[in-house]
Amino acid sequence: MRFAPNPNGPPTLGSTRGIIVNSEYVKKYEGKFILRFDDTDTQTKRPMLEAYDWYIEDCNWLGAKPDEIIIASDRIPLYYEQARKLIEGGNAYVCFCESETFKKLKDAKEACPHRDTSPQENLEHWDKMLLGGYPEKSAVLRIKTDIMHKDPALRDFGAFRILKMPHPRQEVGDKYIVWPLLDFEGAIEDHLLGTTHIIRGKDLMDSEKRQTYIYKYLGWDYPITTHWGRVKMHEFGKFSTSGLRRAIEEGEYDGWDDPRLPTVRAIRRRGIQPEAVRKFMIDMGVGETDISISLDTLYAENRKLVEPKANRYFFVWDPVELEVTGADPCTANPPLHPTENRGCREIDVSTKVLVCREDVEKLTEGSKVRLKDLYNVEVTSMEPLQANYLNDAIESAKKEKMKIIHWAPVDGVPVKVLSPDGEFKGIGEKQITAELDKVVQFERFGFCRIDSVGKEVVAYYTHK
RNA sequence: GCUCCGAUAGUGUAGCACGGCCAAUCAUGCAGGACUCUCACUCCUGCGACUCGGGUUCGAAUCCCGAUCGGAGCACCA
Repeated sequence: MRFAPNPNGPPTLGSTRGIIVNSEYVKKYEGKFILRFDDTDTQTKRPMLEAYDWYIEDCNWLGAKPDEIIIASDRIPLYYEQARKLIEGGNAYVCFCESETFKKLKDAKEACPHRDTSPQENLEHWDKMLLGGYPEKSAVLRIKTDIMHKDPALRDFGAFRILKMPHPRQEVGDKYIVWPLLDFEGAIEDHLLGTTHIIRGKDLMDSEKRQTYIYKYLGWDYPITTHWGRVKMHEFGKFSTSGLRRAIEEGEYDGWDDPRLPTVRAIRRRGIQPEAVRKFMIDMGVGETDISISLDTLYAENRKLVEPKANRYFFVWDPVELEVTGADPCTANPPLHPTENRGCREIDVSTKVLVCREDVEKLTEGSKVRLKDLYNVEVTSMEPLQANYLNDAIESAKKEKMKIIHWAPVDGVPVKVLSPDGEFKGIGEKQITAELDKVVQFERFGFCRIDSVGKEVVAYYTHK
């Protein structure tokens, strides 16, 4: 089985369906998983050099290491070879119609004047095409199907066109000017690679019908195919690779792994586990129905994985200083995890702590509140915010039904959280710096992956 | 315009090939409650669907026809 993307951008959450479902079948039936780059368009969907490695990287991350990697732009001669056979057999012809003209003829079920050119003459045209004898857009090789076919989508389709823009890969460069179109390239590759089963999007349903003509002419058997419907994500609007690229270039996003983007790199950076993505995609199945899904399900899956592993820390966003009188400086020891016995953090507390502004707004003079894992206080002044130490006992906090809020030491480390909904800035415990690249839970905030540490900690928001 | 697909709770999904075991599965979501030194976790309880209309049949989510709605293809894009 294969997954055949055009590397004109990084893999997205949408791509993972193809990667995961195909590789899952391969695992189940001990087949072979091929990653094939369909990179034969140097112009409209121009490949992006970095994206080749991104696909490989992301496949591996998703637990779908390809057994073989094929790059179509390395294999152009193979396609030429088959094209020649088709021309010789009278099953393909060089068409000089302008696309508009051809479309009109095709819609009227009329053959174009070049359709009945002899194979001999077509071979001459073809050779001339390959040698650069025709300008761009002046000639195209078409596969003969049935010009009278009731479905206009299946009437004589294009197989090769002339494109003088060089390929971005150095190995290829300007080596070719005649490039295969998807239906042709894919058809040949699927046979050459011994593909037995194809699972792909519904939009390629007609491809199968078109490609079947090629298989018939060449005497090959078409693989077994299944198609899935369109997937939309509630959280992400419409996005196109080219649109995203522009937005990134204009600085609207920080890069291809900006947490607001649906790319695999972005969700990985946010601490989504590959197993969660796999489960999510496999549960989705391969129905032909068009679906619109919510990431909540993916997050729920991820939470199950991350919840037992993530250490807990205090992070106070939008901090306000609270001065506590009557308490000696001390050290608080909140547990790293509420149920897994992993020991405690150590936080040195002076006579001041930081608390969230949104918690402060719910307080008034006289409010009693428990600073989690520290002590109970009673607010004596709102501005500046001051409180009196009451006692340490959690029991009295419970008895008086005090609100329990979290806090951070005044000498904590600055933390910046990047999330799909924007940026949060605040102060966290120093110990967070030991969690680089790990997913932690900021209590009463949510799960985050610690992306970098230094003078400031940068965390990427995972989910609640 | 022509052609091709599809339709089960808010969202996904199982069931449909071979009609009865479906008063319809599971997950997520939502609501209420218990637990908890987090708004996380866990545990209870509850909510909620076979698109519509015909037909075949003793019996239809399942088979047939039609309608409606949704999606896709008809590129010198993938």
